[in-house]
Amino acid sequence: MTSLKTSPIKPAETADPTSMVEDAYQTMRRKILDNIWAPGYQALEQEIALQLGMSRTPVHEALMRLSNEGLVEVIPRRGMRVLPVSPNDMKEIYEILTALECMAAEILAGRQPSDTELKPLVTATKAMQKALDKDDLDGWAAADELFHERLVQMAGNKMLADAVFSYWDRAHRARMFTLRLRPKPVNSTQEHMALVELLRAGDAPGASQVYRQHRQRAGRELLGIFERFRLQQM
Amino acid sequence: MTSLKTSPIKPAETADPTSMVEDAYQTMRRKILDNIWAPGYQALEQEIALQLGMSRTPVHEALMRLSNEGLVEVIPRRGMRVLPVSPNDMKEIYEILTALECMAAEILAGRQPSDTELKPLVTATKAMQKALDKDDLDGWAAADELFHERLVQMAGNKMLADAVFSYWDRAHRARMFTLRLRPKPVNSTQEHMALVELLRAGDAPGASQVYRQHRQRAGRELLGIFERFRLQQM
DNA sequence: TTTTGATTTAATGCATACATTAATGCATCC
DNA sequence: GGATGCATTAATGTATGCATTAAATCAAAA
Repeated sequence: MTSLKTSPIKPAETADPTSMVEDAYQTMRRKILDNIWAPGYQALEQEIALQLGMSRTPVHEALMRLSNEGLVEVIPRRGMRVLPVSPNDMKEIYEILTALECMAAEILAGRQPSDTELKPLVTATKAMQKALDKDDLDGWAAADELFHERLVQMAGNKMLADAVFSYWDRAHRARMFTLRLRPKPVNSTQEHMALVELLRAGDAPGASQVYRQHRQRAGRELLGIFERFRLQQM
Repeated sequence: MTSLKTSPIKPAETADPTSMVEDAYQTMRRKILDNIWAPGYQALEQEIALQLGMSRTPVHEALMRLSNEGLVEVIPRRGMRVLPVSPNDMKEIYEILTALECMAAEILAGRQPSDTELKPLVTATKAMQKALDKDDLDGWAAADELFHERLVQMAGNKMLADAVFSYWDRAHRARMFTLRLRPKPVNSTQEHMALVELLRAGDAPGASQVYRQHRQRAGRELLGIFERFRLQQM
């Protein structure tokens, strides 16, 4: 009836990149993050399946995953619906990100990373400044994201990194939307540089502290914009 | 081809408790957490479907969910396998839990909870002490878990609470296993009481600090036991 | 005896079929 | 005219079928 084999097993291989579920997942995720499927967008499994040229089965599975990640909601007999992000969602997400990313900074600082290791962070920071000088806000956002991504990865906690990325996804649209509604992030470069210095110095509490203020301010700014524009969701 | 309705939608209802996917998920999750399906246990989708009296489809979906949560691995043509937790996994999990639960404590303290609100925590702490006096380690663990669960919920960040619970699940088996290998947690009661006092006083940094030490010590103890018993996984 | 290669076996991924059930529309009744 | 209830429609949950493809087996050769 059941088999219990204890023989060693080859480690989990990376998800087959050519599976249709993976395809459906990636495609839909991108549509949502890029606001092609805007919050509130609704569609039936069958329609999506047709669009993607596959049957309902892989679409259904991909939708389950997206709904676990909080990007969509599946409503019985109404199809899936792209979930808006409410101000309260943003607050919750930023609290979580603050906690997790501070921990990452702290772990990294505790490891006393070498200059070589820290180089990607410095590079990203320089790219931020360059983009800012050219008034290229999208470029700035990309470089900023890269900085944080590298930092989180360098902490060496895979699960933590995955969690952070997942929450980023949910806040992505709102961040992009508010990019041009925020004051120009003129201080970001020096803040990042300061953080790098603290990491290099191995000052874990300091790095954590700076990161926290960084994230909390970002969260406050975002929430402020929501309020100012009377956004109930986005 | 696609429909875009913007009409208001009734809020997401709680997952149909009688759906077979939910059933399969809950059943398998319990088997894993209770160590009935021990780490390394393998079974085919078809076998499980037979066991649960349903077809492969809902089993497959439930397995996807469990695999997202890190409890099982699905190996093509080998069926699912209950994932062991390695020492490194434990380290990662405890780092995440430390970050998230500290944040919860901090948020809660920042709200200056009333005595009434704090009562469940006090009750749980007393239950811990009572169980300890009777040498009832399982009772102690249950009360301890309740304390932490309530605290995390009281912080009011739903996403954060869900994340914490999910990581707890992954560490559950190891915690249960080491329960009797650890020194008796004689200080736990007063540590929890101290934490409650800091929450009551609205001392956010203090509460966070105490919680952090609490969790970090727990993590260290667990890791120590892994090492002492040469456990490569469990 | 060990290794290699072809053949067979079998488990899953995806497609399709079916059943259940909520929503919609229409007719009837108040 | 409005409301209530029944019939119809249709979308998802679940089951089943089929093709693909990896694993296992077995045979033959070195």
